[in-house]
Amino acid sequence: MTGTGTEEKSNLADIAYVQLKRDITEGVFRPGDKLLMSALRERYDIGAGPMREALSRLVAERLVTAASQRGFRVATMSIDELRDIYFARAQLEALITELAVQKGGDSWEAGIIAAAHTLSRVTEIHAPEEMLTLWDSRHKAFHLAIASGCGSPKLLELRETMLDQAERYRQLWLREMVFSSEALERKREEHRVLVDKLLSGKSTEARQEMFEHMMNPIPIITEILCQRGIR
Amino acid sequence: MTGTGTEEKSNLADIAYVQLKRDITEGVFRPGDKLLMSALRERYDIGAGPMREALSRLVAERLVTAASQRGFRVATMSIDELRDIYFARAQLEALITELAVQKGGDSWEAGIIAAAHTLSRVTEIHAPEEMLTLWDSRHKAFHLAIASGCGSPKLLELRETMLDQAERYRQLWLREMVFSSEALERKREEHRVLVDKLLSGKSTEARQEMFEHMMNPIPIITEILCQRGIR
DNA sequence: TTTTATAAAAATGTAGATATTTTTATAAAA
DNA sequence: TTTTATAAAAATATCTACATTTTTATAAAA
Repeated sequence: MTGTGTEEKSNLADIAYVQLKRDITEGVFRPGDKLLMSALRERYDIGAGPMREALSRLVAERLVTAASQRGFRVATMSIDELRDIYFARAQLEALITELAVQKGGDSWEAGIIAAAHTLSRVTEIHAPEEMLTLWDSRHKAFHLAIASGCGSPKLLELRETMLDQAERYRQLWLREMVFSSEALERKREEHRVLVDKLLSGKSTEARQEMFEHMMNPIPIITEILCQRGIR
Repeated sequence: MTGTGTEEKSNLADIAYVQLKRDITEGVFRPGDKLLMSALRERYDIGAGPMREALSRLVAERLVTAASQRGFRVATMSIDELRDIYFARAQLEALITELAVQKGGDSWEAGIIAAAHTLSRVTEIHAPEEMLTLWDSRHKAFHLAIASGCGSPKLLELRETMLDQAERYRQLWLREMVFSSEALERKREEHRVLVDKLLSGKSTEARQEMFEHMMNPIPIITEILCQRGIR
């Protein structure tokens, strides 16, 4: 065997699951779209069995809805759902942050500082789309560095499921954000303040700061949704 | 059409999902057991396709683990996982409780008082097994009445997933609890205190009370797991 | 023992059969 | 004409049976 030892064999259902999930969050399939079996089978070059497996998993993750004998649809989006997802996510992230600060630890702090630095180095030297993906992945890494200090795998798992559910809304926000220097600068400042609170050890304040940071995108996303006629 | 209007047709995968989930939480299939395709197909009288669908959903819910080309197993149990699940669940339930108290509302309060009363009326007049199921369902209803006041469907959804994951551990605790008059009385008292805090409107205190209430079962369950040689 | 070869068991996938829903066409009633 | 109801046709979802691939168990050879 070559490679790293983390070789994970995967079956067709796994592959289709990953691809369809990406296609949904990237908007190839739009909210409410019917996910026609024949179309999916053609697109992912796969039989109906594995395809249904992939769909079932996405139903469990709330990205797809199923109606028995009537097939599958991309889960719809709405402003109500945006608010609920972002609120729940902010509460959860704030809780996790408070726990992480209380637990502290040198390597946790070091991880945050490193991630914050890496993030701050993403500037306009990159091509637009490249810049977007890079900022996004480093921003995610930054927040994960903070959350990972909470010490509870299950809480991190819950956090991950909320992240998945927020992803389609987040992508809308991301494009507004990354292509506006002022917005980027504002975020940079927010992150500075956040890191200060985290390292100060004041867990309650850090919690509050994180909550607000997580709620900030809601108005911008609401705006975009309205423009697209989603209510 | 007859019936209530909530007629939900379901396909074979749905049926197998519900039955297998029950069989796992009730211990028909034990932690770590191989879930042999041929055995499952025979038991639920179903083809491999729908069976795999049901299994996939349970994998997403963490009750089953999958290894590609090597089939499925019942997720193992451990004291570490017990601690993590109960901690995460307690934190989440405490958070939800705090929000519910802040949001308040007359019908929310009324719902709690009603549920508490109904629960307190489950006494030894029932046959043992009947008593167990009755107390369990009313206890769940009581806690749901509290949580439902938080106003966030997504937080309630997260709560539900944690409940599912805790269920196998909870069942162990339930038998110890329900068949001991002292333990039952202690719980009754805990609930009284909890309701007091909830209705007093002191959200921070209510939160703390709920956290402790949720953490209480851990030592008892740890004991039982040790007796069964699970570490 | 360790390795290699072989056979049995099991998981996974496809194709086609079956059942259900949706659409379309047609006719009756308003 | 417009609406409503009905029936046939098409599209679609679902399921099973069988074929293929992979893993595991067993035994022979080094």
